[in-house]
Amino acid sequence: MSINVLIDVDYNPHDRCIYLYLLNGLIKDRNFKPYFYVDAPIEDIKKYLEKNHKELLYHIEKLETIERAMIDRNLKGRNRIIKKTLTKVVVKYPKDVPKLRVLRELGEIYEHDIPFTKRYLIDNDIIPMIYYRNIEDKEREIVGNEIPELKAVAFDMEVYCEGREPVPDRDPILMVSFYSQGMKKVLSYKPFEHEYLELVENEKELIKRVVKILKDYDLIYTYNGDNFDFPYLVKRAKYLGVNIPLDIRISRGGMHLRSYIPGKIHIDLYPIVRRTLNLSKYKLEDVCYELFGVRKLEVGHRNISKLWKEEDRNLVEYSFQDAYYTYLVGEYFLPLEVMFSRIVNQTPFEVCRMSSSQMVEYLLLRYSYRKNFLAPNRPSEEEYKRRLNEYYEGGYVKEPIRGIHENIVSMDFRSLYPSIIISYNISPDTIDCECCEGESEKIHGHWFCRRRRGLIPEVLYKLIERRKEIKKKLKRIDRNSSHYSLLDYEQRSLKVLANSHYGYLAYPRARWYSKECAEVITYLGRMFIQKTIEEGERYGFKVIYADTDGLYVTMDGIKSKEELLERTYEFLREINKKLPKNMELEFEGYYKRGLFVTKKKYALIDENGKIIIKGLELVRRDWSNIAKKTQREVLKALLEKGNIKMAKDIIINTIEDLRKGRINKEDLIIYTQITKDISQYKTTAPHVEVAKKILRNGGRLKVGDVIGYIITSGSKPISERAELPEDAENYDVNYYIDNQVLPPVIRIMEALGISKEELKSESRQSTLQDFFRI
DNA sequence: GCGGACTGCTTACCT
DNA sequence: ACAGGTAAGCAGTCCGCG
Repeated sequence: MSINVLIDVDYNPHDRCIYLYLLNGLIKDRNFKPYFYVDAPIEDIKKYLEKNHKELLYHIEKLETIERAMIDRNLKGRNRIIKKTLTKVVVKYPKDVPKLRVLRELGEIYEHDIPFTKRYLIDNDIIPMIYYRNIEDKEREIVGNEIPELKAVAFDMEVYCEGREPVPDRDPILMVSFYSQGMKKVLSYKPFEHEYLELVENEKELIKRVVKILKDYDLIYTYNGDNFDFPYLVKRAKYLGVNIPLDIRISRGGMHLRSYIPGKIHIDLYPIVRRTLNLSKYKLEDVCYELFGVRKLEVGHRNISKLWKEEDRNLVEYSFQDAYYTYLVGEYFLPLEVMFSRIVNQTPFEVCRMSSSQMVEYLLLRYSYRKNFLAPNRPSEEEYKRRLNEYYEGGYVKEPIRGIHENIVSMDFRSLYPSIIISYNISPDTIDCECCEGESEKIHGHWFCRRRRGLIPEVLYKLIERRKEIKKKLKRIDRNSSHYSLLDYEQRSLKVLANSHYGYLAYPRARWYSKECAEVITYLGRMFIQKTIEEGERYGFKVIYADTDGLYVTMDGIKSKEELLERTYEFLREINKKLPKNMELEFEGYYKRGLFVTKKKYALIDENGKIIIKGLELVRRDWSNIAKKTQREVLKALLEKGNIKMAKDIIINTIEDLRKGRINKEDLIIYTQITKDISQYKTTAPHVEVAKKILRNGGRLKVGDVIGYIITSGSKPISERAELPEDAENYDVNYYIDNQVLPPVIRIMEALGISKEELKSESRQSTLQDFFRI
């Protein structure tokens, strides 16, 4: 009995076949060949190639006439499913597909841009990252849902750099650290005093040793290894003339690099962290603090060379910690990525580098293949630009009743958009179908097929049903068991994927793009939330606020929390009776008090004193810490104690501290992301000016980097006074008082009906009770 | 020439 | 490099005033 796991798929160019890398072993599949479709008869293709591209004939394995279902749109905009006859062009090698795209001269070509290994996983029934019995058989059988026990290692490199960006043909690799279960190691060719240090002779030996260690592992975690560690290692090895006995493939994927090692899973945590966490900065230190609350040893790139020269053991410790924490972050994210890999049916290496829209697309490609549908082509650049200019209306947001409210209940629609898609069968292949015209109800100018379930509703239904099953199971089992956490990861990944489908439909680069579908979905969403608000008001609720799929309500004259909840549940029963199947309005939470400032900006406190904050400055990274801290404390005073005097005192004390210079530099930094190439900016803005300064001084800067700066004193525009924290020798007291600390707290106080002027005369002792007579 | 009102660009949040 | 809705800051321009 053999139990095994598929961890990677690669096309081996020497062997000219698919390699299925298993946890233990390798399967070669010589039978699967690359292919695509052409809308032209076999004979025409043959004639055309004979005449124009004789050399390409050799690359063709075979030509086959096949039928695929596709959507046919007539001049009146009605759609129907037709059986399209196409030629399947099967070629010898993956590289032949791009060459044979010349056949588009004869007719539309389809599915010509699906990478071969991905194609393999779409067409074949084998799931990565799951234990199989008899994996090599067609009758392979899944055994358990555990995360495969892979030999995992984290690695990190330190490189010499003198202020500027390190260059491979100048700056050497100094040390390389590893962490794995049972291995703590820092390689270097300088003798540091440290227990984990392994001394090697020189840099060449260091590189050889690194590769030798990496070869032993299935799973490699890095932090920015795609763009830095691996490319640098490879370039440096080349420069030094070291032969690396490991196939490290660096390729370009859009703006970024990818570092792939066949048969291994390289997980670069940096892109995952960027996608998943919302932080001010994304250094490993910041991630550690966010995830584990641990303050990791920080050195700063500019000091590495100094510590190296001084043979400071702290460099070894720092380097080791990089590997160690990379490993921990890796363990943290692995299960979720494994679940994505299984659901999307692509390798973990690929899935880790996919955006949610790409995952949706591969999921759809698989279903469409199974149903014998032809996948729509990706849009041309012109089509993409046309789509970019298409606008439509989104969710409904109700203007909140500003101020403090007590006894608040929130309710929301469980997965509003997915449930609308399923309930109304909204899909590019069901919209405005010929077969149901006049029969199927017209919604916002469109109707949807009643005879056949659409691709997207079908995929969503499967995802949601699977998630329901899991949630049912979760209720029955012990929260602390490993089984529980596995299922929890699975249901989380299912939720992410289900929620990405609506956005995908409106994404201009999507194959299954349909602005019309997206438009109907939001239309129905607006209808449901507005109807719910109306019904709620009719029922006796005061609707404080609503946004897209949820609402906050109170009820005047209510005596207790229990009474409110009772009324809420009764309301929910009534509403849910009227809603379509698959749709449900749910109780979300009870809050003893809440402060609503504007649309998208409010704060709530529950019975346990837990404070929830949405949209306010204090949850935004582009406000200084001092401004955020002050707002948080003011809010706390108001929500917990209802004490306005206390709030005023906090503000006055902060201003005093700012005037007296009693503020940490850290607390003055404002973080702003660079979202495009510096030359693309049309206006002068503080973060852009600082970015220009960094570039002028030979610094490295990428799109997506977050810049921190402090506003220094002077009378010129703010942009000209923004300095990097390390360069800032003073700060503009008045700017921090008038433009940072005060506006956020004033907005809160004004929501309570306290004017700026009143705030300034802080003498009167007062509480919220005075204002609202609670 | 001055200062407030307004606009466009930009960011980061909410759902 | 999934969507639209939203608040808000900064820089620059407009506009009325006199």
